[in-house]
Amino acid sequence: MTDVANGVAGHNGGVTDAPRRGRPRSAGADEAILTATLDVAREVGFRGMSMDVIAERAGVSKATIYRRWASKEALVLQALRSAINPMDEVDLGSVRADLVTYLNDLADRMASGNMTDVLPHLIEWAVHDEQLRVELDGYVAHRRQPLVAILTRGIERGEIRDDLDLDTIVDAFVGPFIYRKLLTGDAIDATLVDRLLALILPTITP
Amino acid sequence: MTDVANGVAGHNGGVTDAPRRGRPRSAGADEAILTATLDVAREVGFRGMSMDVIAERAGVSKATIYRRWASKEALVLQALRSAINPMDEVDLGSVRADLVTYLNDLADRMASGNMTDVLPHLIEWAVHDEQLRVELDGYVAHRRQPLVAILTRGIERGEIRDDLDLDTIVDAFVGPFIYRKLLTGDAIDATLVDRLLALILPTITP
Amino acid sequence: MTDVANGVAGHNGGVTDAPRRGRPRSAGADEAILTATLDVAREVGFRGMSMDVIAERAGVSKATIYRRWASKEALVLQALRSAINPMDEVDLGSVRADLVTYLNDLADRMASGNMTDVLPHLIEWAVHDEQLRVELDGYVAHRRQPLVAILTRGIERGEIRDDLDLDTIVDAFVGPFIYRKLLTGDAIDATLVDRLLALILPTITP
Amino acid sequence: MTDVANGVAGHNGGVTDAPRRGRPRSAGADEAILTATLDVAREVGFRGMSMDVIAERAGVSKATIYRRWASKEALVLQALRSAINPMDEVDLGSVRADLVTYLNDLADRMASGNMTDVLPHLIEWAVHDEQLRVELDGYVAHRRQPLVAILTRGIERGEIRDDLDLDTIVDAFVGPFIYRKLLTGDAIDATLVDRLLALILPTITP
DNA sequence: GATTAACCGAGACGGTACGTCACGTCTTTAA
DNA sequence: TTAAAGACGTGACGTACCGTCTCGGTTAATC
Repeated sequence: MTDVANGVAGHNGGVTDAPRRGRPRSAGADEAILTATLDVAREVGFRGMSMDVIAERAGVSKATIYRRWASKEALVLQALRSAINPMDEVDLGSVRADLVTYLNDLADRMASGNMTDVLPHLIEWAVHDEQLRVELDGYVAHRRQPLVAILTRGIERGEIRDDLDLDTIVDAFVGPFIYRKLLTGDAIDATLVDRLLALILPTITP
Repeated sequence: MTDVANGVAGHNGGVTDAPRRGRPRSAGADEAILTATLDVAREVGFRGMSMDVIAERAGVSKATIYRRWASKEALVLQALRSAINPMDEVDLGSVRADLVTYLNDLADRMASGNMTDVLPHLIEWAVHDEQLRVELDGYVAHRRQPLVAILTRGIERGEIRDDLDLDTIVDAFVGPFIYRKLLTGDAIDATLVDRLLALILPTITP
Repeated sequence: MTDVANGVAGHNGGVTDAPRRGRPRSAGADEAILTATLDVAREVGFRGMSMDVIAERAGVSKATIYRRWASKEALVLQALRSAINPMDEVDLGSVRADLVTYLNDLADRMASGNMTDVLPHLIEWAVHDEQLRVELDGYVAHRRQPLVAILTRGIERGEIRDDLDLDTIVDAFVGPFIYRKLLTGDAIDATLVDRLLALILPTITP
Repeated sequence: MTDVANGVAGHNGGVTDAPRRGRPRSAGADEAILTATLDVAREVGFRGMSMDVIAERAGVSKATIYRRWASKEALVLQALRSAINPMDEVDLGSVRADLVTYLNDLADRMASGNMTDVLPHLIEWAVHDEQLRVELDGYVAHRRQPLVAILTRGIERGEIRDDLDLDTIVDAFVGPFIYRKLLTGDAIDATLVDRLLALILPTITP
């Protein structure tokens, strides 16, 4: 993934390539900016937040921000990504156990809205920002991946029928989470996980 | 719900109360403005749309818009509501037939942009606009209602098990639609409907 | 003087021509509007005054105002004229006595700023409003007239030299009043009158 | 006089105080804006002129104008001041010669529009703008000063009686100029100067 | 130690949209 | 026909934010 594809201007991603000449970028600035971005977002919402305010809050000039991110959207995206912990692969030996673990983890994350409080804004921006669309797709795929892995292993082990569309199963599990989060506002908890499993597991096991 | 609670300035909502004095509001203006709003939104997105452009497109002055709606957000909300056709109740005698009909209808609506192209923006706004949140909740409930009715009838007829949580079933059906629409971008079509039914129907029938 | 030259739309000037059909114009409206105009002008200045406010204050609709006056300027001018008492002709037998009387009267009027508080606004408007220019010229001529009469009589009686330009004399008397009123802000009182007479009378008497 | 008292936002007045941080104000912008202001004023009058047009004409954004001047009025005042050439002191050895020179200079200036075309607007604004009032008073005093000097020298030399009020003499000379300019519209030329001198000089010389 | 190049903050810049206000006109119902 | 009420198109207002662009001043790595 290049910087351009990253929507990031001149970012290094932690890789130490040839040492640059001149004054190096301020070490703490990135973090200060990302933190300020999330803070401001929490306070006034993504809609009401301005680059000037973020810059001031981070104790940084606007130019410094734009030297590191190509746009407001890119900055916000980065800020959001920095707030996400990766979902761990799960392999407890049985599909049911793996699903219980994964889905409860997902439920916890969504309920405690770190990333997800901001998901609406992300989705909205992605509509008219192709770059963000790509990023968001990557995020979604990344999120689905452990679930896909669980189910694939299940098929291999014969725990899951192999005549079903895998994407549909994933959608049936994850869809309700998203739906509740974004639209109905209903609880996303262990109860939901149990009920979903009760609804879907019987069908997908041989 | 009052006009104030509606976020709308001086709107009447179709109720014919005491005949107003002075020059009445231009009859076609509301419609022209709402139409222009949706047109412009479709073309440049809600993010890129400006009140000046909407006014020009509607052949109306900005002042006229602000006389009728308190803000850009209120206008957009009204425009969206006006674009929604109510989902019909379905009762073909069997739960399976009803579900097939309802879900395919939903799939058609979601695939063909109208409301849903704008759903991301709606959701985003609702985060920081309580009134819009309420409106959106109403919309969601309205959308779920026919599905709830189908399942309730099914339980009464004994076609559906009565020991399952009804909300979870609805979520399992509708969630994947929303998830695909907003995040994965996967197709929302008859195939999805068939697969979802194959996944869930076996479990919920006795 | 026609209505057009008057800057007034449809005004009657007190002449009772053919009785009109339909509802007659509200009798008190003219006065109410003019009074409201002067009131508002005194409160917020001519610059800050709006037709809507005047209409509301007069208990009258804007249309009613525009039915009677062609423009804001025309209304204001009329309001100002209505506030002016005509200057009386003076003839006490001697030029000196006449001048003392006339100039002290003028000084009183200017000091107690009825018309004159508004003179700056009038002058400013007249720059780009030919109609108002004409009106204002008429007002100025009307104001000068008694002074011209005094001096003319003086010449006829031999009290005033006949080899001087009459306009210049008038200007030398009136100019300082205007100058002080509009620019220096110095007192306009009996002392000024005395000093001006002391300055100019010796020269213009044979 | 501070910037605030000046009605000007952040203006420096040529004083080189502590070196400012950040990007300095565009060097030519002030002049471009002032020039554009005067140009537009000449074309459409101060009444018909808009900030947008001035900004466009100056090749500058509206924000830049408002960064430098607090209001339209403040801008116009500055523009006017920038258009005024100071009146020179005159000392040709005799009061008569000095007066002829000064008054003809004044007549020329008043006849040829520059400042005086705008004097009505200035006066009008000063009614409701205390700052402008102060500025205008300064301008007036500045304008009177050479005339006062001429007369004072005349008194010292014994060319002018010392028992007359000096201000009244000045008013008698200058008043007619203002009166003609603002109200009567009569010519302001050498003839007027000659006649005024003929009217007043005999009295004020011993 | 001097040079040099990229960085830094501050903040001005041209644009563009915002929501408000006043003008003078127009369109209702009521008198 | 005129009245009050008030909506209408027009167009300017002054503000906010965008992303870019100077400034004078650091801060390293190179010479």
